[in-house]
Amino acid sequence: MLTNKNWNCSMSRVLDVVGGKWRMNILWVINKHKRVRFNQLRREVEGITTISLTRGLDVLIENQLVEKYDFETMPLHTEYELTEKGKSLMPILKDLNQWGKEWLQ
Amino acid sequence: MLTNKNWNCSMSRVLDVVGGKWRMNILWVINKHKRVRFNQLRREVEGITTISLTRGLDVLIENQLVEKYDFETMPLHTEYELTEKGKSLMPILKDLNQWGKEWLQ
DNA sequence: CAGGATCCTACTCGATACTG
DNA sequence: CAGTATCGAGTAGGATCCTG
Repeated sequence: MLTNKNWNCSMSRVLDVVGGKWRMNILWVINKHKRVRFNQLRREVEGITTISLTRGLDVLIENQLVEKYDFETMPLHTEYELTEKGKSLMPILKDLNQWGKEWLQ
Repeated sequence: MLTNKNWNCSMSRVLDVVGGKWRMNILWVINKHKRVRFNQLRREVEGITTISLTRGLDVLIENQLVEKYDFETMPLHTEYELTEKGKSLMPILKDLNQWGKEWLQ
């Protein structure tokens, strides 16, 4: 998405990872549940489609903010959970959210 | 850009305002200088073009994170400065930047 | 000096339909 | 249940040239 090499702060990379339309919200909902399944996630991230959820999860997993657990059962069963890296971002997201409430209508 | 109405947290709106490719960086550099002129800003936000800088500033001014001061002299002279709203976001940006340094290569 | 005007590309996001 | 495949639209961002 962004990728700005010669930059003294690492904000671009942060936005590469969590700057998408849904990604912070996905993290938010996963965190609320600790562990959550795909369709439950889709229901709680309001307005998201399966494909956007899949793509958001892919980026978050690639960057190791989220871990996926597959159960080899039928019907399929998967669960998503925050990694330590993902959890470490939550306080900041909380602050950001709080800032939005205070300063944006 | 985003705009997600039925959402219990206001993160979408936050990203509407500061989620662009350059906007956080622009805030960052303005904050460093307190007050800064257009071309100096362009030099210090590495890689940005005039049009991207203009567009980024427009959004930030619209949302009152940045204030613009025009001097009616020739040659033209403008200065940009953070508002209280803009300043209030800086600690969070700092945290986000710090998080990026710790967790993203 | 501080932008505006134009034109263009690339990528994100979405709708719909289908599958192991 | 948990996705994939395909196609299409909208928009952020960029290149280049021009101006009060």
